[in-house]
Amino acid sequence: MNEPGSTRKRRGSGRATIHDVARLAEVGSITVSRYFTEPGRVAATRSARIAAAVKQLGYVPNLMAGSLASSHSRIIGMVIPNISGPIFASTIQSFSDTLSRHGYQLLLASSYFSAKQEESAVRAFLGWKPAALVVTGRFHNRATEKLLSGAGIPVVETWDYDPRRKPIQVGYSNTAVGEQAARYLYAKGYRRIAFVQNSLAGDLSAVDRSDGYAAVMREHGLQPNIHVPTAEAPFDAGKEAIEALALKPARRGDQRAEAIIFANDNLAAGALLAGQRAGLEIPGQCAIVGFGDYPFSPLLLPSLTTIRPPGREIGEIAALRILEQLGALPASDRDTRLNLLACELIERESA
Amino acid sequence: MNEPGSTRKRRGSGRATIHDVARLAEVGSITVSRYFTEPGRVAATRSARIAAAVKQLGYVPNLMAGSLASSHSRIIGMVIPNISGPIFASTIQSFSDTLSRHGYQLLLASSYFSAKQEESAVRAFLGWKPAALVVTGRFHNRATEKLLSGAGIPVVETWDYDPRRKPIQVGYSNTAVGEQAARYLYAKGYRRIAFVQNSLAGDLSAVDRSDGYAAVMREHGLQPNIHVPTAEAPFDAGKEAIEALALKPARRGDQRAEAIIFANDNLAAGALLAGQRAGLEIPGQCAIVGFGDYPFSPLLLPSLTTIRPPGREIGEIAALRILEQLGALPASDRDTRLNLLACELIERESA
DNA sequence: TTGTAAGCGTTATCAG
DNA sequence: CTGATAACGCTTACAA
Repeated sequence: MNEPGSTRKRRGSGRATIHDVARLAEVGSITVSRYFTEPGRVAATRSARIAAAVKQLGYVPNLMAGSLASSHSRIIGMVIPNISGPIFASTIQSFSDTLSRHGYQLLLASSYFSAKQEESAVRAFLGWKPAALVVTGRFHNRATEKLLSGAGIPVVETWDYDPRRKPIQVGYSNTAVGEQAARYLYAKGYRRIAFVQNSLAGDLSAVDRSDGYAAVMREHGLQPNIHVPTAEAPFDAGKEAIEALALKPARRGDQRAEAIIFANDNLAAGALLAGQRAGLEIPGQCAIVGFGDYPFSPLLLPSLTTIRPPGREIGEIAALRILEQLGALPASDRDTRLNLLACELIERESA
Repeated sequence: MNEPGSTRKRRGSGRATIHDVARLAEVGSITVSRYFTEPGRVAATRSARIAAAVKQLGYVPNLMAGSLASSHSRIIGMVIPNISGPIFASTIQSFSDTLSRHGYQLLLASSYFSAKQEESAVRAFLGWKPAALVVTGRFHNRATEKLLSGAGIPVVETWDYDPRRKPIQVGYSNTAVGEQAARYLYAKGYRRIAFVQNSLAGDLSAVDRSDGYAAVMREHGLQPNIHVPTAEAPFDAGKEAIEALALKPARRGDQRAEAIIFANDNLAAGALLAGQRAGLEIPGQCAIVGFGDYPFSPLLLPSLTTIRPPGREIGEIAALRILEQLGALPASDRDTRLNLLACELIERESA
């Protein structure tokens, strides 16, 4: 007998399928499929009947079944070091928004700057047969590299741009950022300029920035001075650094730094507060430059001079590049911005 | 002849399937399936052969096909007002981390406090047949309510807790937060206490907070004074509010506020800076309480007294509740915390 | 423009 | 413990 709605099948979710809609609308199942994918190719009379049936049944197309049949999913995976930090949130936001505007969904996971966690996130994503994958930075372990290159889908690396690499990259050059900060301070007349690393070892982008800084120093015949704090909490690390560099240089012969570039604004903020508490005049006795332009940076006293990475743009452009690769972008929406973006130095009071 | 690897099929992604693995390992396909889902039920000899074949072929199980067949996906959708604000990021982070620890993936979308966008996000998620759905707040439009209740999957509402509602909720009471702030100031001796709303109309949780504030005021025979700023940018709105309430009360008869509760720390920070610039003594002439405990709040001068919502806990507990509902949580991992969480008042310098 | 048949890659079912 | 078979809900390929 198998009357719709009266028989109970053994498997399945129990929800309306394309066949239920077809039966109710008295059309073939494939016509219902076309109604969703190529509405223009379904006659108006049938469209109306289908629409009514869809509404009556509360039918929602099963995208998993669709993806399986067509081997095209509209899911895009993104691995980001962390979601809750001040840095990457705007990238996730703009990436997700741009995707959903085009009917794609974001699958998200975080790596905490760990190559191992990145690998397992990528591995987990791959099972969902995503249409594309986005990772952060250009440093991955071999297993991840292999997974990414073997996946046969577009892969975009964000937040880092190295002209020597082949994958699509959307980001900026951290080396250039380090240079930018150093040149800025040099032009202001500072000579004893130090750089404070992130105590978080996995943050290799900060190492690139210190490389850029060191290159500029040597270019001017100056000695680079890179300090690696031991404290884990960023505010504490910043405090430790400014004490070592500007308040009480430890080793004999060391001269106090006139200016310090910090790997990020958290470190810089910790240093700023500690410096003030110790009576250090900023920028008079020691200028400070951060990186990140975190929300609090303009609110500090003195407000923090820092370099602002284009987080929102990265997310948006990465999404557009992927959509282009997937052929999902109408020609009118094409975006002509470059993938190599610039960071803006925000001049405030601290340097 | 159809030899594996030599023939080109007409459909499919071209990647290794469970059948390829089965053929290479000389076992039935279903045994390969069991190897992944119930490893204990596959004999050791075969397990070894399967493992080798999996490795050789670089086989990754297609989770879409698996979900379709079993009608169980390991995807969980979350709709959050915004990703990049300081508020929700830690919830997303802890939610995602807890899920992935248990083999589930996070599908994310943002609503920007718009009921319409929330609806379309939920609708889009539903097509992926998620195992569960998380939404923010208890305010949804009728269509969303219908989608959620008709989905037949666990739904958790976060960031809000109203004992009168049936769905699982993990959050705190915004009314209680408003009361908490008002009582704190009252206990400190303040009487002319004002409340500044969020200029963002969709943020109904802020309205709950002002309700709580108003209740406490009336309880003490005091007149509530709720100010709704017109400026859109939060810092500007805060500035506008403190000018109206504490610097130059506009209407005749108005007395200056001795203390102001702000709907969030952004508003409070804007007010703090504007007040200082105008020579207002804080908290001497006007005390300020915020909400959110944003990262910059301890760094302001004076540092901001505020109420800290349990963002990280919300995400973690919501994930655990879902996993419990799905039967995916070993009894040992059961979590006994309540779903109604408390907010902590962080006493700093501004009040 | 519409329909039929045959998959997509996996798991539920049931029989060994 | 293992396997054959038939779904899962949809789309491709091809025919009408």
